[in-house]
Amino acid sequence: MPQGGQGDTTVAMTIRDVAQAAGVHVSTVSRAFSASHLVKRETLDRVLAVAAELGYQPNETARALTTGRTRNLGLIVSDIANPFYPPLIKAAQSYARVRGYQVFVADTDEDVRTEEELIRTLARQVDGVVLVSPRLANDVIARLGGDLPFVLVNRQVPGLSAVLMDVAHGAALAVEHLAELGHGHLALVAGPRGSWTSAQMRRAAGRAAADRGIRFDVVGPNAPTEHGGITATAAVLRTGATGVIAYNDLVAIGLIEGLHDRDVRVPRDLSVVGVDDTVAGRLNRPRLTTVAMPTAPAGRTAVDLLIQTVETADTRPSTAQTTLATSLVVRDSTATADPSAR
Amino acid sequence: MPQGGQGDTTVAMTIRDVAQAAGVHVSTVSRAFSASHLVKRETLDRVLAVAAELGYQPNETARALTTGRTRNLGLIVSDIANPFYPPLIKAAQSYARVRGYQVFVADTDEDVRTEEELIRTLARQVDGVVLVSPRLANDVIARLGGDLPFVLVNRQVPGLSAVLMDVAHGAALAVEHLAELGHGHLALVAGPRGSWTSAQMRRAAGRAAADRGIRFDVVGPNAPTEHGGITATAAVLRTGATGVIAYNDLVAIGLIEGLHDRDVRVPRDLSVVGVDDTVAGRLNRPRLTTVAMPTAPAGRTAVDLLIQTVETADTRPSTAQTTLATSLVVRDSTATADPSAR
DNA sequence: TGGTCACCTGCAACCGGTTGCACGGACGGT
DNA sequence: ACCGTCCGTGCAACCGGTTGCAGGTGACCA
Repeated sequence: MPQGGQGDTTVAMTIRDVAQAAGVHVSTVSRAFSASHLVKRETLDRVLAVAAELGYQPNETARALTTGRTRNLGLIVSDIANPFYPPLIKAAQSYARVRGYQVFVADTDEDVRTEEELIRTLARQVDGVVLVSPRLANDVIARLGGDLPFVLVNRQVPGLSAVLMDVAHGAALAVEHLAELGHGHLALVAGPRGSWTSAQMRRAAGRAAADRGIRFDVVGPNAPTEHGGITATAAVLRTGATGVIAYNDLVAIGLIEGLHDRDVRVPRDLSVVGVDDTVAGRLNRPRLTTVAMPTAPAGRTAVDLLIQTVETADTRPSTAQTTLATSLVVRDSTATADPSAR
Repeated sequence: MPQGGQGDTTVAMTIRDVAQAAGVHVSTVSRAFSASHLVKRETLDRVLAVAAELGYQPNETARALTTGRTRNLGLIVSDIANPFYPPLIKAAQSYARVRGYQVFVADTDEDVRTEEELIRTLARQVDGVVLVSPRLANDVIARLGGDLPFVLVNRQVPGLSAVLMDVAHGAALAVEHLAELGHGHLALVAGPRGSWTSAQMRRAAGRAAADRGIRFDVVGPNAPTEHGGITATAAVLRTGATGVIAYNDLVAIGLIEGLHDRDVRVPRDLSVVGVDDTVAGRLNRPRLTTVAMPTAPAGRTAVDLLIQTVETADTRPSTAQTTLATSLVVRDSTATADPSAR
């Protein structure tokens, strides 16, 4: 049975097939696809028509070999299943596609060695990499960044581009919110060691508390998971704080669960603020008051920055920094400091 | 300042650099990396040593051009941010990496046209594609599958490999569970049109209910989201059912929210069973009784099957089918049928 | 001593595009 | 009529590997 429809790429067409069919040299076909302004209008139309009829599609691999650009990007996160990431991944991926790039998503499993290995592996097949909240040391990142365009998200390393979310401001908003509710003693449930975000939160929240003469304790470091929140419960209670800011929604949820098991009610006995504004926080009962992080815009912006860096083949890595705004979403996990308590 | 460490790939080494440094022909270096059994032990050691010293890494793109195999896979899902997918993506990605493959993750945004376009785009740069719960029509999938190895997840198309989750059994378990709780009238909140999973559930639950002489209604189709659950609320109440099985956890959660707004309490007034066992269901209050889906194993298995198909270059697409078991996780959203009600 | 064979390695074509360079013709200016 | 320019196209080298084929060497056997 003969192959029916035109455009059916059952057997791959090459540039030479098109050239022959259109009666031009291969270089003309090549130009028609990658530098069409160099081809006379009339020739261009004919070549494209023939190509379409033959179902020709340029071979990306061959193209990548000569140009040295793969039109692939890497996106490295610590844990795909952490609800903070999917919106970012989704936005990054879909925006990249609009710009004609594909993205490899990779997961470090919260492991620093895996992170480095992943970067090295990916380095050979992508034009650039977005690193979200990397845990590697500054100098390691900087060194790897010498070989390949990087854009960091939620991490600052001198000389590298970054997209930052204004967690400092978010943390300050959280403190302000709790202060207005009358809480005179706050605690921060910190994130994992090496987390830039956690360090930012700590500094900003500490300062905001100090400005108001509010006592401020830090508990941690903790794993950035529900379990991390549960295990921090005892230490949180020991501080005596009545208002708590957690590293992220998951930790906040774990903490609330831990508190629940000890018959400490949220928000009646204790107010808890999360960070990230994930689905998890919206679904939790009580619905979580949280600092909303612009994850989707961050994914989009990071890819935008990366493509820009890649396409302007400046040897010097562009070192643009973008900071995206955060905001506070007040829901049901915070309330006025328990008047009957003290 | 001279470049320090050996192994630093500041300037890319090629196979010819290695050949020259090791005093052998390029083909020998090539064999050392891709068919080492063809090279004398002594020569092999020397070549590898020189390569290591020079920091040589084979260029995947060049390799792909001649071999025709990219060692890249595609993974297409309808919505990365749907909590059903991240565990599957994570497992697929990490397993692929173990096998020496990278994976492109792409998101169709629940749109059929995007789905097809995505497959066509990806087709040119991957060795095979995993399609999770595709919404395309059978014949379209079959046709596209002629050009490229496919593995389907939660979808059956004659002649294509698939990894299925036993939702039929899961749905039956849910019915059984509700029946044992004394519910005599059940409703299914169906998923989106074209969903294989939804069709399976409907059939299996309907049969299980019939077997027990239980009345069974279907509401839908609905969007597979929280919002879909909310909008289905009125219709669910209209059926008069006291036990409900929702298409997935998100729909279940939305439904519970919708019921809550109408002062119908779960599980006191109505029992709800979700499907998927996502984080969302675990975090929801009441904690969701749900059918656990083996998402991570499915991701791993699909990739395994796909790689197997790809590496045994059988022209005929292997047509293996694997069905993974599901189970019921009983939590707090189901209870005995309200005795005071009727 | 000659022949067979297995094992290594080199040679060169090839994968499917891209791109610097050269060439021919059309056009405009003097 | 002559020259300089610009435009469009062809030519061929090249990107970095892979692989079929051939030749050389040494071992083993008769």
